[in-house]
Amino acid sequence: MYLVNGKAYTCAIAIAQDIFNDKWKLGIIWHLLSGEKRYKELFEEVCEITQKTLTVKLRELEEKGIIAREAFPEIPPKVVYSLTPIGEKLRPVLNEMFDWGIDYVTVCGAFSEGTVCEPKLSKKA
Amino acid sequence: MYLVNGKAYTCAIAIAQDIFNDKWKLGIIWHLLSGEKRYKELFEEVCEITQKTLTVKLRELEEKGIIAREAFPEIPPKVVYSLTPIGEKLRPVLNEMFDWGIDYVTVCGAFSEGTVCEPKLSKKA
DNA sequence: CAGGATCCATCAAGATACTG
DNA sequence: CAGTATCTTGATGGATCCTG
Repeated sequence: MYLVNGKAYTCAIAIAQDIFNDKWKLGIIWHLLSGEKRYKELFEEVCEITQKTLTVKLRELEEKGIIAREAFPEIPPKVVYSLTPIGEKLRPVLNEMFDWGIDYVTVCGAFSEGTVCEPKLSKKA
Repeated sequence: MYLVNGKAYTCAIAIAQDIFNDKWKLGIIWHLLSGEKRYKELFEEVCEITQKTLTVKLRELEEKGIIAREAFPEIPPKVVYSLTPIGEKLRPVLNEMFDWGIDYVTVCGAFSEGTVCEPKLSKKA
């Protein structure tokens, strides 16, 4: 049995599922894997997300200890988001998921013209 | 650019995210990784799921080519679900996710008494 | 046994406008 | 620049009952 902030789980998969069960968090982390990013950079790189949703998701990830937020007391403001150690440990998960996505397109989809927005990542942990 | 049933993606992660962005699919696949299962077995093993939801999720996974459904013309009925090749390829994703879940509990949670419902899986692909 | 059929509550997320 | 504040909606999933 696993306890994570007051909630009991009988399956480690359910813990990850519970955290990442939404449309955006994995994408945000995927972009942070290539290095820390400012709010605006994330807003531009994570396709189609709205400011409100980005803010909400960043707060949730911070609260769960997966990303860190650093605000610089400047005008104009500057806020930088980065992965915590446990957040960084998602790298192999995302890499496997990326590979599976490619496999899935190969089997059930098609490749087409047009640029992709994959960040360039090192595969090493 | 990736095309998957009429939808365009610029990121392979988004493909996986789009498919598994719900409360149940990954858990169902996790249980199918230990072997094919009947409807009733899944209903009992996937904690807390309702019959309707299980049916809906199985249909969605079948439609996306990730699981296969085989119905035996018997009375009482017998239906067996199993992973397709591309579904089986989710094994490394789920294994990494499982490991991360354990890491996350180690850092941000606690282990406790009580049995877990993890299926016993081989780590090999 | 393996669903199907309804009805319903909730909530994530989009759109839009505003601010320290 | 990095957010807030409202308003609104579509879909997910829960509850319950029914059936080939």
